Amino acid sequence: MQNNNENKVRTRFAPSPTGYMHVGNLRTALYSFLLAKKHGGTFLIRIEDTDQERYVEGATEIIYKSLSAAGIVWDEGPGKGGEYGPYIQSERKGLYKEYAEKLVESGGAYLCFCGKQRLDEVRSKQKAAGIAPMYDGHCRDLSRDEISKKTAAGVSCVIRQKMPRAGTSSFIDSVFGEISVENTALDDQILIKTDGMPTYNFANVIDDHLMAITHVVRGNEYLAQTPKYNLLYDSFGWKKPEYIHCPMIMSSAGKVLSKRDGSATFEELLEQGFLPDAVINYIALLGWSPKGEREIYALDELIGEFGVSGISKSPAIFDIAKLRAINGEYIRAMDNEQFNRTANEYIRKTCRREDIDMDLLSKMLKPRTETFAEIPEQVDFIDRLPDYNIELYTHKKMKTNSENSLVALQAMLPIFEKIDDWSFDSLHAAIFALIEKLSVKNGLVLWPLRVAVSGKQFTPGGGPEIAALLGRDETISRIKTGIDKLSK
RNA sequence: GGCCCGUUGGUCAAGCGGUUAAGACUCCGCCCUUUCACGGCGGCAUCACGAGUUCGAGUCUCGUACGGGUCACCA
Repeated sequence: MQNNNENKVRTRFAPSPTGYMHVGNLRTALYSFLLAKKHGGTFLIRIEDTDQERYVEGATEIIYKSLSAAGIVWDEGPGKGGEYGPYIQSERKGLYKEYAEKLVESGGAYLCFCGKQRLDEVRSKQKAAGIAPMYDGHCRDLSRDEISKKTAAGVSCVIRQKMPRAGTSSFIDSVFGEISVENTALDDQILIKTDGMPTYNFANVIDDHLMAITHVVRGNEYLAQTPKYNLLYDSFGWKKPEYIHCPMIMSSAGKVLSKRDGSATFEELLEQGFLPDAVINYIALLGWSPKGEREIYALDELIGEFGVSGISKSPAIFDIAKLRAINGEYIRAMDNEQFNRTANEYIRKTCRREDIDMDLLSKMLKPRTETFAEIPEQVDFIDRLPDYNIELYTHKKMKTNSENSLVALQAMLPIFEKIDDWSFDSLHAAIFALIEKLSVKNGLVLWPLRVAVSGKQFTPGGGPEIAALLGRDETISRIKTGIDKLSK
């Protein structure tokens, strides 16, 4: 009989709770998720919190919230359960030491009693000599007697991995190809710390194995470390996972994108008015490219398209301009009701008038919005006419200036005063009738109108729309203000 | 510094030995139009450098330069 579990793809996202969701991490989570789902496999979350000094309040919640907002659902993980739990490393504490001890017995690791002071000395000597700082193997070959003596004396110790002293280790990464390193370059890294907690390097391997992870998706910074992990797998006689290392995401300065860059975290991006789906869509494309020319993909479409072969090797620069463009596409694709609902919240930040036709305003705003955050500025002229300069009336292309603008405003004032049905349609009709009567170019009337009613050069929609939005009294009052300003 | 990795326009990128070297964003021009935007059309701009392999190299090999990563009782 065939065991289906044997071939089932299992991936994980293993963040440490830092207190924010970096876009690089989000992308790693995304790729990991996509890979699992692409193959009908399982995606799980494991929290790597072995460093007790770095505990951040509420940090795990941020991870869950971000992932959920992004639409990335995990099949197993904290709070969700699964047969491979617990999924928080601090809750698995006891388990790692056992494995480390097994390794000590089999000769793959050893107890080290060196104190911080000695280690520092060794390191600085090595540095001074210009060689790579590494553990010097002081405790590597202690006799049983020496070990029991120290243990009896209560000298605290760590467990270190015993690296081979010759040969090379290599493996095939699914993105980067063959990677090999000299074993002599491998440090006898610490597996279990003095406090009994495992280091990341150890816990990560143990858990990946215990949780039956088949594909490890992670950042490129682990590429050169992977041979060390593989040596661990070998010492235990475990099957190694497939490795998929992703290129890093850089800031525009060409440095690795860090929290200091602003908009480097998912939360910040959402605060700036970006849609979660658009962010996911954009970061999916940062370092991976689909087969065709399409670039707008919903998450479930991404699952279908995703493939490890499309992941690139070179680092990518995070380009907020491109994100904005994609976000704009998502906004334009929203249905009106949904757009209105979200837009209202932002409109209300600077426009509090209750008698505004919100549907009309939303309709005007939708094709002009790249991020919701820019809406408040677009509608800030509605509540109160800005104190504008009459130079705005001069527009080269429209062939307007202060003089002919004054004439236009004076001509439209009585017409507006006579309009009973104050709607866009009748306003539009009235204005175009005037244009025809004066037999001038459209802009000669429309431009002064826009400036008079908005006090701005760029507005969402033209004069008639704005007039309809503002209502009769406000519009007429603003036209009079314009006439005053121009008459001086 | 040792080791590992990378390098196609300003940015994301396609490309798998023979292409006029796709496409998208940005920028510019034109059209549409009531400004801006949307939409449409068009344009600027790229194989880091040097050798080698080959009839032929962005594609393969080596070197150089530049960039990044990594060398913790952090993850």
